[in-house]
Amino acid sequence: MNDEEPRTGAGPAGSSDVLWLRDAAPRPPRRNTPLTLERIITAAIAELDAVGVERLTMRKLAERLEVTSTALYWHVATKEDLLDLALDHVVGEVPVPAPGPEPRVGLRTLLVGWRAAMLAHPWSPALLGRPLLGPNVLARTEFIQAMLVRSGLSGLELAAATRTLAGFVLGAAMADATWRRLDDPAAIAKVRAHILDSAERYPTLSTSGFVDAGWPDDELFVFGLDRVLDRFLPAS
Amino acid sequence: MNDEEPRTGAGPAGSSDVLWLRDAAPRPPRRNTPLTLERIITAAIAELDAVGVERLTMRKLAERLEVTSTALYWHVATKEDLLDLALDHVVGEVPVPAPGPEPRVGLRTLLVGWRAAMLAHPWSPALLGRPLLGPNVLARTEFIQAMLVRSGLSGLELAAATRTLAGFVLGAAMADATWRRLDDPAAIAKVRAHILDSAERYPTLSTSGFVDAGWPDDELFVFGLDRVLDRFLPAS
DNA sequence: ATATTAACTTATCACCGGTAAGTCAAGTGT
DNA sequence: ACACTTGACTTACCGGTGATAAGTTAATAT
Repeated sequence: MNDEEPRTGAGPAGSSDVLWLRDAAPRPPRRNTPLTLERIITAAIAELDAVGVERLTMRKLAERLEVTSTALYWHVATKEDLLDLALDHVVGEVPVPAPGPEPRVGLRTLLVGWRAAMLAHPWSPALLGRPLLGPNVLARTEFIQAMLVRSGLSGLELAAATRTLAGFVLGAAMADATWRRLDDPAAIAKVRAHILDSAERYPTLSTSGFVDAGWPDDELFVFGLDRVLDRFLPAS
Repeated sequence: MNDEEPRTGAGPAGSSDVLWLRDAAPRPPRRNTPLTLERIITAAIAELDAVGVERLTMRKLAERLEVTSTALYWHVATKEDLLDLALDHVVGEVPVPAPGPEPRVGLRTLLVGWRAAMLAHPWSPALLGRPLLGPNVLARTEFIQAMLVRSGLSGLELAAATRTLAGFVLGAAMADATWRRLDDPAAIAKVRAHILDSAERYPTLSTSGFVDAGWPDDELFVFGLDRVLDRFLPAS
């Protein structure tokens, strides 16, 4: 950006390169609100909400925090780490229900909330390809498995139920987020038109409806979730 | 790369800049196997299998094809498009079962194969955040819904079953791929140690086992899948 | 034989994540 | 009160990335 006569040192050392010609240092006051990992994560989530995961850059994020991009690297090792932190933070927005008398109710509440939190930040499901091992994720996983154990599951059933529920919720969140991001009605119409256009190749999709068949995805999710819970939790 | 005396024009016009000093043109023979979208996609998948989605660059891919990176842009508009094509190609590896007498069997076969194909290319589940609208995906979605319709589902049940099954399969594939990519036993041991270390925070996880509890994920997947199918398909 | 066009190439851009090294305010020990 | 350390930044810069512009040629159509 600055193409002229690069200074040898660094810092705001005045206007001249030579010591004797420099003007008295107009010290810029120290930052009143120092950078924090927490502040960075919050700003990152805001930036992600605004521009999406593809367009998040450390420079833009630093600009939002009124800092240089390299300052971020004091608090965070790499951009990937920051994304991990942001994802776990989103999961942290999911309230963990108080353990009630009926484990299924708490389970359902948590899973519905989990999906809702991810959909509130539509970029987050796309990050699910990375290991979910943050403290917030672990706390919620603990709750899920505790409810399953309290429902009487163990061994293979317990392991499979955990995996199935987690996979279902995260998969649904991902699919719904993708679908919503594609909210351009023209695009959806184009997909539908293409399916109807080659109806001989998609006989079922073209008649039974593919893209929304009229049901909101929230409804489809809880409908499916209840069925899955039906099959895994013994009637009590 | 070439730091010296950049030529004004382009092309392999000899060693000198001046016309009169150029040596007789040693014409490089034309490429025997011309680039094709198909070849690019195949090479991209090979490259993705080799280095993962994070380290795929158009230059490395071009190098693999013995072409310059810009040549790729003649066949493909953008890197994103290429990723979409690669993902759909992977889904295309899933064999669509012949429609047999029992729809549930075909459904099960397809879904098991779908997950297997994605796990064969561990980078693919991470791309599931983008719209699944390629021809191969649509053909398999058509099959899924056809089997569900033939099982007697319609309306909300049909829509919910489709979404639930798709979400479950893709979510499971993503989780399993992430887990397998983290195959470093030291890392897994570290996670387990951390959980056991703070056992008061994770009472259930530390006792019931969190990371593998001894069950291979293939087994967990089919176990869960069968349960989900149980609940959605009426006994026939 | 000539004109067109499909399929490349070189050169170059703006930008990105990350590093090295310098700077300074705020402690900290004495 | 004063040197010394260190946490928290800054400037400058690097190699590399996706993508574009413009030049060039082999194959094809006329």
